[in-house]
Amino acid sequence: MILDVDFHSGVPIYRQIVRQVQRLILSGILGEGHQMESVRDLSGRLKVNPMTISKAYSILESEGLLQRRRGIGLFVAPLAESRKASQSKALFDALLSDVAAAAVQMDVDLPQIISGLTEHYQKIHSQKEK
Amino acid sequence: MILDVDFHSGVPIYRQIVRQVQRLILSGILGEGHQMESVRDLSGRLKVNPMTISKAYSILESEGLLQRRRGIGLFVAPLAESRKASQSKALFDALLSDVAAAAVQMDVDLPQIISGLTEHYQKIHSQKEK
Amino acid sequence: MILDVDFHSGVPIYRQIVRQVQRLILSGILGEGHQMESVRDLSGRLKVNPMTISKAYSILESEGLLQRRRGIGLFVAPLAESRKASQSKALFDALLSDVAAAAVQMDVDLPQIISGLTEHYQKIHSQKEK
Amino acid sequence: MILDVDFHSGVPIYRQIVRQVQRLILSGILGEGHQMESVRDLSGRLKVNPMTISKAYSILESEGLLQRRRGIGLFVAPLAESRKASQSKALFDALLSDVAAAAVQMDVDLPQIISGLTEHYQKIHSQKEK
DNA sequence: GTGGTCTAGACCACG
DNA sequence: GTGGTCTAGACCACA
Repeated sequence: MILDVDFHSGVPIYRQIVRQVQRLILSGILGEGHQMESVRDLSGRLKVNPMTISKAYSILESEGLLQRRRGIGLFVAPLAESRKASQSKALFDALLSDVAAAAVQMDVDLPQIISGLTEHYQKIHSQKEK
Repeated sequence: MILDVDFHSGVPIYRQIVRQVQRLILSGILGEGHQMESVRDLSGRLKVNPMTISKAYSILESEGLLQRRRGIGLFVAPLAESRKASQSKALFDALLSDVAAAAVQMDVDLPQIISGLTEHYQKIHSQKEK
Repeated sequence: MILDVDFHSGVPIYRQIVRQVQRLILSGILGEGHQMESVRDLSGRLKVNPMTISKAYSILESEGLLQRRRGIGLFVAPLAESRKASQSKALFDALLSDVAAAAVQMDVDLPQIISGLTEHYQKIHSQKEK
Repeated sequence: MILDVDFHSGVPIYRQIVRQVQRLILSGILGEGHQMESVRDLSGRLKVNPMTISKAYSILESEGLLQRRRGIGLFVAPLAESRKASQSKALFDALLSDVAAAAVQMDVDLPQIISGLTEHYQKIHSQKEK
């Protein structure tokens, strides 16, 4: 599982993890029943305090995205397709709304946004292919 | 000066103000020499503590975007156009990069992003007109 | 860590702290990775409000001299030796320049300055030994 | 009368003026009975608010260094040589003490200070000659 | 009028 | 445990 953690971004680490796992689940990349990496393994791999991972997992569990099976581990919970789609859309929509607000406030017009966005998208997309 | 402050976003108020004023200055909407709203007025208008405004202004001053004229007030500092443009671009680019990364991670394709973005943009833009 | 705070000097307390910590770091007395005294401890020791300490630390952080490790504390940031030396020299040079300017304006000659300075230096130096 | 005002030093303008006039009087460069430049002239010359000059002059008057002759202007007050010398020394001593404290805190040794100081002194002294 | 500083104390976020 | 944020309000410095 690919997780990028930026220690210097100012965004709390546990929240970076929550957000990324949300995306991975809602987009179907992590499917129902997928077993999550253990707290200990993930914390070791990301060089992060185990409590931080644990907190992120707890939040995801309380959101119903993960399920704990005692003594075994954490698994991606079953999720109605409709709910998945709507949550996914809501999550992404919030981001788009932010960008739109910033653009209007900075007087950037729509073609400029689209052009810049396309550039970034293709760059990141091509990196992912590798 | 239009400033949107969301008390429940989790983002510190002073930081919301800093970010928005940065945008307004870097995009040229607030030009060199423009006198900023006084700490007292703005704090009254936004219903926040004067110190919160003061903190935001202090940060903007230490970034070189604002200049103090003692006993008179705070003003938008002169800023080389080139620097303004590059900072402005960098600020907005970071946002676009975020969206692109999220989109790739959630498997949203480019046409979808553009469509959603256009919708938000037009909505916010039309609100601004009013 | 020895910090002298003068409540009646007219110089803001947070600025006195900033200046002294700058000196301690730039002169290498506080080395890279050194953990700073906690806000609460220092505020208790100096008998000032925690926010005053926090403000000083924030400034030092924004100057890149300190680094935050969230939930753990503040630490002296790594700093290129060359940069350290040049900043250190600049800081002290400004002071010497002030004295020289005052001396010229008051018509004090060089031997007098050196004699007075030596006296003060030895007095303070010997106090430090104790 | 040569007065240097630095608008960006953070030191209050009126205090810069007070300090410099103190030095000029205590060092005898402005002798007893010398008529001070009028508030209006000085404020125009230094591009400073007249109230700022007025405040500086009031402080100097309350210190006994200046005397107001109603309807005529402000003049340098008569001053016992002994008092002049002691005040002058005290003023300069405070500066030297500051430098010494900084030097000890930054671990700069005495020969280094003297060498740096001599350099500055000669530079400023030679500029004055011109 | 302007902004700056400081206090006392509450509450939150992070690890 | 750590630092960050915010409040309410006092007082100061500056022009």
